[in-house]
Amino acid sequence: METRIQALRKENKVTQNELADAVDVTRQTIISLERGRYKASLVLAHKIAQYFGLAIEDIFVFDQEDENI
Amino acid sequence: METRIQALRKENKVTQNELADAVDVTRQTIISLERGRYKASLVLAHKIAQYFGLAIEDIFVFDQEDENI
DNA sequence: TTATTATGTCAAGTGTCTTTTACATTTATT
DNA sequence: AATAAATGTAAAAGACACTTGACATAATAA
Repeated sequence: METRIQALRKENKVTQNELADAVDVTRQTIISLERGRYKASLVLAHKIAQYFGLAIEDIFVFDQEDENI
Repeated sequence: METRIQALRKENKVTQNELADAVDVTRQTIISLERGRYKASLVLAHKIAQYFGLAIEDIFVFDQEDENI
């Protein structure tokens, strides 16, 4: 799974701290998502999507390797 | 968070086993999601949405209580 | 009524998401 | 060049998603 979080953040000139605060997680969580260390929970994905005014699928791009949970 | 999984399953006359097999989890997982014991992971939510030909937000309905992760 | 199918509970175990804390590096500003 | 802001790493701990296995009940069919 790929995410467009970092790209969207830069397009909108938002820092990791600002996004983290907005969706109520720590900055570490944002870093980990952007660096692909792990995948967001459903609720967090929803909050991030809401923050950017997009649908979850517009930000989190699923690929073949997501056959595994 | 509420889910429309059970409703969609019945509309489409799909059993828990069939859905579980289709999205590659155990039946217990489907039961737990339907009964609200826990929330799906992002990838599982995506697979279920794909299975029903809908967007994640059409199946998983987020509410105020989802302020917490 | 008996057998089968579908749905449900419970509990223990594994792995992953998220937090916290502390520190390092890069980029921008002055 | 020095300071601050933004981004990064690492590791431990807690919470939650998912599995497995065993068994119980409800609904449907033979």
